[in-house]
Amino acid sequence: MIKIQLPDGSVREVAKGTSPLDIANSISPRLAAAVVVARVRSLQPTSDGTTTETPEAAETQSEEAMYGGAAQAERLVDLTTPLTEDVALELLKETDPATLRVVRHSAAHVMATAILELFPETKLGHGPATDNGFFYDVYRDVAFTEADLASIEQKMAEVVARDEKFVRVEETREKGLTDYAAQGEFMKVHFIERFTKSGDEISLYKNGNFTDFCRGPHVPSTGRVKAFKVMSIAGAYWLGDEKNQQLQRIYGTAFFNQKDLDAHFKHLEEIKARDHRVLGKQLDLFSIQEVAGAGLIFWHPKGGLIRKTMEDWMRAECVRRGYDLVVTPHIMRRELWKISGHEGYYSDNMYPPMELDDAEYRLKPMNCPGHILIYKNSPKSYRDLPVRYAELGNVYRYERSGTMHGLLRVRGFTQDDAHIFCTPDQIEDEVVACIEFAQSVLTTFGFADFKVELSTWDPKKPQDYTGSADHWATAINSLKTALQRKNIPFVEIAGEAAFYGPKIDVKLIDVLGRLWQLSTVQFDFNLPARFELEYIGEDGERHRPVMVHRALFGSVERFFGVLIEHYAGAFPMWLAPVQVGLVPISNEKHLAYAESVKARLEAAGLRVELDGGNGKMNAKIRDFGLQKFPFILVLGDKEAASDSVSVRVRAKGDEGSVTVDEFIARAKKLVDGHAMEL
RNA sequence: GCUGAUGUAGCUCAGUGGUAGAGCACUCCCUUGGUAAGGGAGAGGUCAUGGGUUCAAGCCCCAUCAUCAGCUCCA
Repeated sequence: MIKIQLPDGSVREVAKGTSPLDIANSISPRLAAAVVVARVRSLQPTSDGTTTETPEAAETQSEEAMYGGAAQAERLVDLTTPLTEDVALELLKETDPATLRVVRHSAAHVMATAILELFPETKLGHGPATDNGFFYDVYRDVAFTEADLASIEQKMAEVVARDEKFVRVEETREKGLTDYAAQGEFMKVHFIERFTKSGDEISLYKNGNFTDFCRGPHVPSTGRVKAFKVMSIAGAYWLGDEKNQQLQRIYGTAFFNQKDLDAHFKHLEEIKARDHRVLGKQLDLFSIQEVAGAGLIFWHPKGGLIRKTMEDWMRAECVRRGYDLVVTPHIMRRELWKISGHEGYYSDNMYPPMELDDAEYRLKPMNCPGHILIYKNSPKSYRDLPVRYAELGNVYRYERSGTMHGLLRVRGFTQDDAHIFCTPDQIEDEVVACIEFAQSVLTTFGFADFKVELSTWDPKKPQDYTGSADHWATAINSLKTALQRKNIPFVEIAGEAAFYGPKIDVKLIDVLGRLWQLSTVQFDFNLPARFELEYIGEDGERHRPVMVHRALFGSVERFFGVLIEHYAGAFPMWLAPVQVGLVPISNEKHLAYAESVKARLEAAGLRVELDGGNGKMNAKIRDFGLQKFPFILVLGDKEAASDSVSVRVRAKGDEGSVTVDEFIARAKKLVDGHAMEL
């Protein structure tokens, strides 16, 4: 007999080998019908902490795994799994979020079943659940077409209708290998060889005639995959390495019911409606022009105005926080990039040299060497430190052709870049100040949440980095200490550092819960050495300063793109390029009054647009509304007679009339306070 | 860079080998109105670019450029 502890604390004694489904049935048949999988936690001290890795576990890192999820003592199992020891048992129904990944993983099996029935020559890679659905990587000589996807989806419906049971089978590794080899399933052979070792039993899941090497768990039968959709197809490299064969990755999504699936599509539409590329066009904020080249941004007047507002704020904030503003050239002699190490470590991302007179020049991909030259231009005393140089610097980086994406990934961009030169004992304070500054950027622009990553080097690949192991350890340690001092939780990621030092990346979370990489604080002991930077210490001796690189918007372009999506184009007052739209009810009678109101608002520093066209006021209101102006003021006889304006507030509607002065006071308060709401 | 798709008027899109289309936007005319589309007329296109096939190409073929979905790589 074994003991089963249920979530309410009650304990049942059952025969060894009893399954979670048996227990569910013993509680109530309705529970048994509703339950999807079981979560068990051993109540016995485990002697072996071994876990079996599967392709799924190894190759798709869930958010939870990346950001420190629950302890791994818990695991999900099939309802039919015989229980063999004392466990705490939870029977998870469809309403439990954890079951969504299970049904999606099962949906991937259903899709693989359908694909093999329609296209038996296809070879299978792996098919995990993802945050938004699932995919299956497959190999086939011929590309799948849109029509193929539709027929796969149809066939999946048949597999679901057949309601085939998912059955877990264990067999020897050797049998699995020979069977798969015989079928030419070279990728499955690879996975078994990679994730299991000789002597292991491997687990397979069967439904109908389909068998897949898989750790599970799965829903009880294919009929439980009730709402699904085959979404799209794309290439994916075998084992994620671009030197390898490319596979066809078929994406789908699945839910327990049609309602959730519909909601998912609604969410996708919402994301699309917020797409900064779409809004950038609709609101006439920026463009990218084929004739000028990919990844190069044209800021239109309205986008430019928002940018100016962002930059003005940033510059003022830098000055307030003790930075000096500098400006450095866009092209500099190749020699400089050799000294800095960019020639060696960063060439792939740089535009090739251009020859001028007898020298070669390169476009700058970073601002640091320029700032270093300013530092170096005059001797520095310890009394001068920390020296903080800030610049909104335009940099150009070569990005491969398929990687560009609106404002978020471009070839020319502006970094709100700063370099802090300081003594080793000033580092921590400076890093802490940078983090505080970054937090203030996020809150000012209306982001509530963020995640922090500490990117360190990969000690196995020292050739990718400059500097000694000792230096790296010290640098990583100071960043860690700074984070700990601020009590900021972070995850450490090896191999993600810049070539010259480790970095703290702040990933902000937008209103839809998406993560964006923006702010970065990087530690650097290498460039000071390469440029032989010095300061005279209290002791009269020469010392080497250390350097902190930091960008808070990261890239002005990217930050702007994220802002557009975050606000869905409805900018808060202080950022809105046009803050007030004026609508005269009748041009003949009210245009003069509207023009006088416009003059007064503009004199108060507000950005105003007047629609003096001969359309109807309803149309004018609609046009301004689509432009997402914060306020629309309607001006007619009543207003003209009482020196007032009828106020229509974005997303709220008509709020009635106030005097012009009252409106100006309200508007200015919103602007000055950087208010998010109207 | 790789895989697949796409590129037609300012925007969103229809047009599968035989004289380039619609809606919105734009210009003009009528209308002068009370909180999200008043009516009419007009103008606007080397069908991404360059080759090719064909009596004939927006449409078929090849190349290039750009965009999109991913992969890979990154702020």
